[in-house]
Amino acid sequence: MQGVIALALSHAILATLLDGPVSGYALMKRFNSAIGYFWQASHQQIYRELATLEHQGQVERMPTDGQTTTIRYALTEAGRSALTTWVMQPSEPGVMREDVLLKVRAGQLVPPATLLAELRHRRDLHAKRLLTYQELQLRNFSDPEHLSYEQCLHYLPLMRGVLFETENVHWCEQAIQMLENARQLQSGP
Amino acid sequence: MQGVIALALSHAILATLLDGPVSGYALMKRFNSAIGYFWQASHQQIYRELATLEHQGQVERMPTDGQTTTIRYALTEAGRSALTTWVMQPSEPGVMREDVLLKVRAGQLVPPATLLAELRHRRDLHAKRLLTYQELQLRNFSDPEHLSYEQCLHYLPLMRGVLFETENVHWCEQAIQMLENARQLQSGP
DNA sequence: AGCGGATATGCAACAAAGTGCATATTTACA
DNA sequence: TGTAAATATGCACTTTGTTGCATATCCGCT
Repeated sequence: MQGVIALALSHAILATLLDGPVSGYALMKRFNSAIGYFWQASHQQIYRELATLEHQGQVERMPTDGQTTTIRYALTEAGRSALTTWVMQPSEPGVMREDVLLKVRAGQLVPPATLLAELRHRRDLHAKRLLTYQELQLRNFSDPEHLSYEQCLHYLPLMRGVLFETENVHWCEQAIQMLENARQLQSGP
Repeated sequence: MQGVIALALSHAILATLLDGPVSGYALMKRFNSAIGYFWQASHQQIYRELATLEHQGQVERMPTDGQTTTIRYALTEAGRSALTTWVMQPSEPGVMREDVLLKVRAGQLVPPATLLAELRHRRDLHAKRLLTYQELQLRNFSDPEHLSYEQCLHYLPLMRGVLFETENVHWCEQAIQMLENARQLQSGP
């Protein structure tokens, strides 16, 4: 959005490393499950980015245990300060880029049944994601009324994910109903 | 997300051309205002994409009026059918990629006041966007209870935008309150 | 001992998206 | 009549993301 400091995957990686050293693989797992509600990346991207970050001195390899071949990366002071700089920087919100909205907008091109099938498919998918996030929420934050400041920092992004998927399900249901309704009124009597 | 047919900007352009021929500049304007709630693109991206689409025979230049230098593009049959194919194709939802969520997660690095300032800034921004969308909604759909099928196709994506920004405002407010609360409890006695 | 699946890492090529720079015309208005 | 803002178009470069490929280890099961 703005020209100064953008990037993002690198920041997502650095931020995740705040919780302690991890391997590229573990990072990938987290990105595609735990924090997948606001960031995703393939393992290839992550390994490439880790290599770049290491080259820039923002992360470093931990001494291996001798046992495994797993490479664990840790934040360096430079990485920590780069991340801090980025967090301080005010920034603009991005856009949602949901192709289903585009499909609905171009929906005149396909039979209503096709569009409705897609919407039902989406609804189920979002419902499934919602369930996953809600389980995470329950498991990790059993008492959301009494969280410390630091706990809030972890709770709030997850909460955003829950809200987002709740909305998605809700919108899909509304869309299905409106379209079915309008179709019946037009084709009907 | 999936390997078959992805792309997206091209489809957003083709879909917009369904409403009639437009210039690249007008397309840019629409992307960054009217339908900005689900897609955005810079003029450079749009001109490049239009050139590609023209090369592929999916759009064509309209005869100029002789008066202006403005180039207006129209959908061709090939473009229409390419778009149809894409709309038919089932697809997976993407991820939200909100950097403010990342910033909150890494919020331990900055003073609470900084984080709270950013959240208030975001709240105001989202409130402003919300207002824009709501005005669009009022102006274009005065009676949302009685829309034709085709009108629904335009109404529903806008409605998604309204819901999204409503959520954003709501989440920001909750976040501000939770963080302020937790901070007071911890710093106080 | 062999097999399959999860863990773990990485390169190379390519496609898509974003940023910076450059420029010409038109329109309103002071 | 100058000038500033909006309209209008585009190239070149850089960064990000995707896809296909290649490999090696570890763990549990049979």
